Amino acid sequence: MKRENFSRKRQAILEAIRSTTVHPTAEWVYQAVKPQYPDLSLGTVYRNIARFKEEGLIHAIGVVNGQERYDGDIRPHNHFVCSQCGSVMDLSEKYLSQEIHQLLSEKYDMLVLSHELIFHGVCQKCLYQKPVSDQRGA
Amino acid sequence: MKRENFSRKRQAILEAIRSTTVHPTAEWVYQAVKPQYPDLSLGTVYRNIARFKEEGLIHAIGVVNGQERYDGDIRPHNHFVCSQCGSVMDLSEKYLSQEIHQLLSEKYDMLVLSHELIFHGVCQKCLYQKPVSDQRGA
DNA sequence: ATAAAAATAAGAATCATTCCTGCCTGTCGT
DNA sequence: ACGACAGGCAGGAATGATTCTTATTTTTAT
Repeated sequence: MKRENFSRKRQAILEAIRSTTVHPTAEWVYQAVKPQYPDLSLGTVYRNIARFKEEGLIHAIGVVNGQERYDGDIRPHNHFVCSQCGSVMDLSEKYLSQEIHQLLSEKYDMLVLSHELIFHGVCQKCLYQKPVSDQRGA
Repeated sequence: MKRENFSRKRQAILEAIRSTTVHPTAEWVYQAVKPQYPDLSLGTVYRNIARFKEEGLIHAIGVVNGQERYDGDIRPHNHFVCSQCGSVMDLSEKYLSQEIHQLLSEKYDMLVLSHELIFHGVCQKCLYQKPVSDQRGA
């Protein structure tokens, strides 16, 4: 084979992101890979994440509490974000097919390439942790 | 009447956000209100935006190029974000009804309160500004 | 093995946002 | 009108995530 194109650290960073469903922050990835490579630098994490994004190997989900969240699962799916604890959860339900992109592109004469659907609310854990009056009553 | 509850500057900030469809940043609002109130402080803009958000008078759309974007139109609607110039555009199409929140809440035993649907791509302006090979061919 | 190219560590720099402090304004009771 | 008070504000410092810079180390090709 011609070349690896992946340094050890880069590979470890990608695998760390792929190995979890927590939709990690850069800091999380840094802490996750650090034990294996104690001289890892946070800059390296950011730099490689940027590359992975460009190459389409990972997706950026959005900013939660000031920190960008990433997802190693690039299959189309939607997300739920807990407004209380900031956890991000995958939702398997398919609500919109990719065909919409083409339809919108034509209707507005522009180029629609992707979409993201994010639900907000309070996750199961937060809901039961501190019983709140009649939140669910509504 | 008891009290205004709205200082002049606060009112001006809210009106600035409501008066436009550009989905402004805090800085944009600051620049927009400054001419009328030259001693306006950026901190005041941020403080009032935070209050408006809490009170539900405006919505935060998300972070584009590192800056949060706000929307004075709180009626449910979706958005398109140009990956090239960062402009945000309203889409009137209704793809998901609010009923989904209840369905998801029950299915996952959590509290789903809202959702946001954002399309990404290249806006009309950017598309024609610099003719790009066969982007639309796909 | 060696030289060129790519990747990295470390820390400085950037930049949006938040926090802090003292000042100012309008309000209310007297 | 007067004094006391609460809320709102300017200005600047502080914060914190992300990006940039530079010298060094690792990888790759020869």
